[in-house]
Amino acid sequence: MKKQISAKKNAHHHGDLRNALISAGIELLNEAGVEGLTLRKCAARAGVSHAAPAHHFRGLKGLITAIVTRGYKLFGAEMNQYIAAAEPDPKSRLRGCCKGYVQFSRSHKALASIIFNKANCFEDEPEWQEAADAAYQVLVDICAPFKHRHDRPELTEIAVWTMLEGYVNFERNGVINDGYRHSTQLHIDLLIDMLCLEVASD
Amino acid sequence: MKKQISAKKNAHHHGDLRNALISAGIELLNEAGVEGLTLRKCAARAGVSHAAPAHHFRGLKGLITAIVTRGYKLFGAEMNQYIAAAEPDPKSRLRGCCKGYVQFSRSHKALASIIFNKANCFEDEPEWQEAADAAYQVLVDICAPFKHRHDRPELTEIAVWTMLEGYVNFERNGVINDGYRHSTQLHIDLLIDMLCLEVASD
DNA sequence: GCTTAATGTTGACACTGTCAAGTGAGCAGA
DNA sequence: TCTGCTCACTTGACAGTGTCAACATTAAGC
Repeated sequence: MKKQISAKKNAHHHGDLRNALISAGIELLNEAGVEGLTLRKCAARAGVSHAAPAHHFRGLKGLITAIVTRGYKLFGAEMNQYIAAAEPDPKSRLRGCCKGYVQFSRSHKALASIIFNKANCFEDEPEWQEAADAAYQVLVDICAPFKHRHDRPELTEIAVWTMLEGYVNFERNGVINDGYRHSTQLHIDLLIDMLCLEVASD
Repeated sequence: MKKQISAKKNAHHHGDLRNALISAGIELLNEAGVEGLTLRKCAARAGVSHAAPAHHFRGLKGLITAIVTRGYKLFGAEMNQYIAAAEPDPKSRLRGCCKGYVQFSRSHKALASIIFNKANCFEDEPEWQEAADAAYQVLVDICAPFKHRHDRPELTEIAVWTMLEGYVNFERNGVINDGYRHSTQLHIDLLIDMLCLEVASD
């Protein structure tokens, strides 16, 4: 009765359960939003029992940390892709970066909504820290060529970052392009342009 | 055995359970964050059984809708208070409004984190819609006196609103004033100033 | 005073994350 | 080859959660 298990190939060793669980989690996020992300559902989708994930992650928070880590990599990749497709001048590259940021938020709604919430993650995971830093560095680099009348150069990064974050938040929650009354064809470019950034002459 | 209930005054009728549940919910949010907000805990704190809230709200989502509704009123009041305390010129009033926005986010962390998420609420609740509109109107009015080199005047509101939302989001998640490296004494004023708003001459 | 609706209670259900204990597969060493 | 051991996974349990149906009590309308 129990010996039939030997017929099945990998009854006990999945092979790459960790990655399978992360992928299952991202699928669930895409399909059912944050509410649909559950340890047990991830396990079921990966074809293992409900307690199997505990051997690979520190509970649900650990799984989310891993999901967000992969999310940061997708996020950085999306921005870099749009930057690469842009004209080589600094302003076009900045526009491309913003486009990638917004595009990522649109195509990964639920993932984008949890990615910046530190409280969801174990901050002591080095891989998470690394991925977050890498994604942020994309923005730092893209803002580096610009100056502003302010004397504090880092304000440019923060202003752009802040505007992007607010923009995608409102878009996700239907405030912009849905509930907002004037907003026919509102693009993030217009908002970024309001910062009056100028390329620093070297 | 059962007749002892008559000794107690209001065994079955709380009197104002609906408001008591909302207050309990806000307390829980302040004490334990979003994770700590639970229908059963609210009921327990209000001194009723776990299923009592169902007679006043459409489930947890309904309770959150009511909490957010009260949150919007606090939010608008906080902005108006700072506006009233500011100098009467448009720029000072705008700075006051932003200060109120940030201050609300700081003193009601968890509440502020859910207030703009439409998905948490029943959008068909008229009281919710009304409170949200009123809070938004504060910002519209405060931005009205300004012009910008852009031809679309509503962009000013969106830019300010967007920046504020991104700013408090990052602050809440520890990106600004905690994780961010350069940010000694970063104020929202500096970011708003980058928008180069000017008072329209009438 | 009777009826009826409003308001709370009780108990159950499915679902969640987490823990403890058990089981099987593969591997290291003799 | 056999023995023991560790890792990966399963099973079963537990306390919480939201929600529902059935019931009890109070308040209100007539």
